[in-house]
Amino acid sequence: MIHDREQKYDGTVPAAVTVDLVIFTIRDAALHVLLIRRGKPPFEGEFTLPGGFVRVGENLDEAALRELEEETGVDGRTLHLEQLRTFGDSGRDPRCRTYTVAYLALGPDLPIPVAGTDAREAHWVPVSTALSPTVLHAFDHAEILKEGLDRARAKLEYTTVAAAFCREPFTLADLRHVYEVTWGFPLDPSNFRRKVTKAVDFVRATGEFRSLEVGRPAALYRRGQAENLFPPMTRADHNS
Amino acid sequence: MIHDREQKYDGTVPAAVTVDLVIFTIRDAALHVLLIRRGKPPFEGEFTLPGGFVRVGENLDEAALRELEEETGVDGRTLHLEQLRTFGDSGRDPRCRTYTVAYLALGPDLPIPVAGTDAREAHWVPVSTALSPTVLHAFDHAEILKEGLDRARAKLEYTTVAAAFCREPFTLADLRHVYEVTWGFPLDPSNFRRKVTKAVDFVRATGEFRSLEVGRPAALYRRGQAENLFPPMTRADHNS
DNA sequence: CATGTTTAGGTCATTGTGACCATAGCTATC
DNA sequence: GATAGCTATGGTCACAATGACCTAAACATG
Repeated sequence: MIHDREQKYDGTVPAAVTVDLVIFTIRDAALHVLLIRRGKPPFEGEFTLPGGFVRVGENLDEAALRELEEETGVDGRTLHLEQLRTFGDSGRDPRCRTYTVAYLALGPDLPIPVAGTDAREAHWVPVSTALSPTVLHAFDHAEILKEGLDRARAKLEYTTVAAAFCREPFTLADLRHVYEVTWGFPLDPSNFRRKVTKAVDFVRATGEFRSLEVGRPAALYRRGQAENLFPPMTRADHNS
Repeated sequence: MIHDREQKYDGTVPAAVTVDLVIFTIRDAALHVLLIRRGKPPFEGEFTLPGGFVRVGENLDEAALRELEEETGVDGRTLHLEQLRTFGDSGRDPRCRTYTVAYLALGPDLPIPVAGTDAREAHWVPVSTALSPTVLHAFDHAEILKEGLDRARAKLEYTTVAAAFCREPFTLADLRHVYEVTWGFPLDPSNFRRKVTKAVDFVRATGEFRSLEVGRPAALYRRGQAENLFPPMTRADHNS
């Protein structure tokens, strides 16, 4: 099938391909990322992004889904999953040329990750902690995490992925918290409500309500069909 | 360096990695994409996206730049180049598992591609032609092209990449033509001018003018420093 | 029943937008 | 040299969207 290329395999070496995942969720009013911590020497205590090799006969998306389910024990089809970028600097691994296809996954407060074997444990780590230069050592994982965070923040503006963080049914306050926690600054509840409900098919009212311990009951919503958000949610004044 | 993964190379096969480029430019008031046509049998006359294998010790971006320069004879550093997505379906190539990292390149009306050898020729093909199902046969190249087009169209909205299509210095009409040709519908010249000049550092006036054969001379501009466009250019009413 | 808390919804001045219109400044032609 | 034709530039105006507020509704608690 590679029929009209001059190059064949000359000049290339076999390469190994992995997928790495940046899995975000919201816990305790903070954005968290799933990291894998090695429990035994060598490299005890070091964190990496979850990931692994793509297997024979497996698509990239399938590999990402499999890793996602292995690490979180959750059905990946209920999450938002998209490709971030492929990192392939020569020199990432001395033994073999390796590429990693980075994925971004967004989901509602996920179950505690499956109990780790004694060799590796999955942990939800606050993103602010994970970004600290002392936490992520491996490869270019810090860079991947930063890019995933930038992508997630940007996509909240002009797409409806924010709803992927919310378990259905959800309140508008739940949805607003997604924006506030991801962007790091508060939004006006009233103006937020106006934008979300006026946007075309971002959310759909269920007609039901949720009574928390305090305050007026909140109307419950489900995700709409729209993928793009128009008009977009702006964060221009707080752009960093 | 792959130190905290359970999997080693078990269950994986060596893979070959290529880069493929979607190179857009504007010629004769239409969006064109660079395609490679095979001049000799077998597969004579078939078109593919330009691309090739990543070489030893070469970054992905470097490989994309090299292919870009090989096919167009242009200094790739003057173009906008960004990664699109990695395509890696098993079964793309029966001989060996192959992945292709697709890149999107945007540039001003580029020189006629380098004269092809008798085996392969580079051609500027109108995108409307290239999207026709009879043109692109190889692999998933039609899908890659479509995704590149979608990405380019979307990025015109909220980034300043449109200016990458314009050779400096350019007029606001030049810039507007980029939007019109890429999006496929006309924009009001007056409102376009207002948005572009009010946006923060999208373009900078040079103080000079260009006299075409007809009409009032147009002020000349250069690209500003801004990467994101605020407020964004909207195309909501024409969304397809 | 008063108070606190959260949701729901309204007001209003300001800004951005889309659809126009008018003028400026050039070339080509009569 | 006047005029027509053309494009660039700038302005108007009604309307929509936005941000900063404010008020009321609907619950729980003491």
